[in-house]
Amino acid sequence: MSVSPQVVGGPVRRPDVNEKLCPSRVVLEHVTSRWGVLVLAALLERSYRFSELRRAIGGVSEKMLAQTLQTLERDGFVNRDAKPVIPPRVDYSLTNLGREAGEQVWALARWTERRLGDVERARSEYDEARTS
Amino acid sequence: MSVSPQVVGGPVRRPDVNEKLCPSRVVLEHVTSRWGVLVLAALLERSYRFSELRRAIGGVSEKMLAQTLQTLERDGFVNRDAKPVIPPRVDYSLTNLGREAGEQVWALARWTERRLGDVERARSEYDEARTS
DNA sequence: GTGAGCGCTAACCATTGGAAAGTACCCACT
DNA sequence: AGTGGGTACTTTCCAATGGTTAGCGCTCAC
Repeated sequence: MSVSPQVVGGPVRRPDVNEKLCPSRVVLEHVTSRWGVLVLAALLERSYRFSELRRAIGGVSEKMLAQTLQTLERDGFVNRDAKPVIPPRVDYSLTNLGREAGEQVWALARWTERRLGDVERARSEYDEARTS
Repeated sequence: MSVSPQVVGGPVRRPDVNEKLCPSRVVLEHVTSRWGVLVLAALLERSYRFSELRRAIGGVSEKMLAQTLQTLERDGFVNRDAKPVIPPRVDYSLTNLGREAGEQVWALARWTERRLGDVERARSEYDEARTS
């Protein structure tokens, strides 16, 4: 017999990223991590093989890509499908959960690209205000 | 006389966060940075003073909060309003640009809190699959 | 047979981030 | 009169994080 959540055990407050020790904070850090954002956004469009993804995302090292993918897989965002062939072939894709995250970071990435001009203008103003 | 953008100068491709050297990537890193996300999300709800914000966001050091706010101010996301009184009083709020970013990271933070249970379940499965 | 590609892992070092203390000023309390 | 606390930071130092490089075991193309 299973019981409904939070009937057993101590008081489990609802997650709050503003609390220092809340586990939701580390999940948020995984999806907003430097490479996590780009991996989720890329996989939203289609699935990729490891080194294909590495070429798609400029500047990732193999170590960081592997690490990022492992973290995202463990969190249930990414599916890893390793075909036992030679040479090895490993396909990465998003789970349903990962797709929800991917949609949001994808939107954020596109927004950033669109607004880059505004940011650069703001920076010029800021810098000029203190060099004079 | 001013000319329209990209008429003068070399070929300026449209921003792409997947390119190693694209400036949009560093902007994305600023908004998705560990403390940047939490600051933008907090300021979306209301404006805050420095140490009030520090208390609201559990675990930020003063150094990192100051640094994050300076970066976000320079990028044009945050307004800094320092009243010349003693003791010092500095209010931080979002610009229009910052509000657009804030809305997205706020949604991401709330989504993460809601989905925490799913992530924890995925992790248990993942971990169990390799300890056995 | 030599070089490239595959998907990683391990070792090493540079950069980043956090903890703690310093700063300069004022107010409230004892 | 002195002690402690609050304001908004900056500086210093050390630990943790991230990046670079090399290695591995295997296969195919040239």
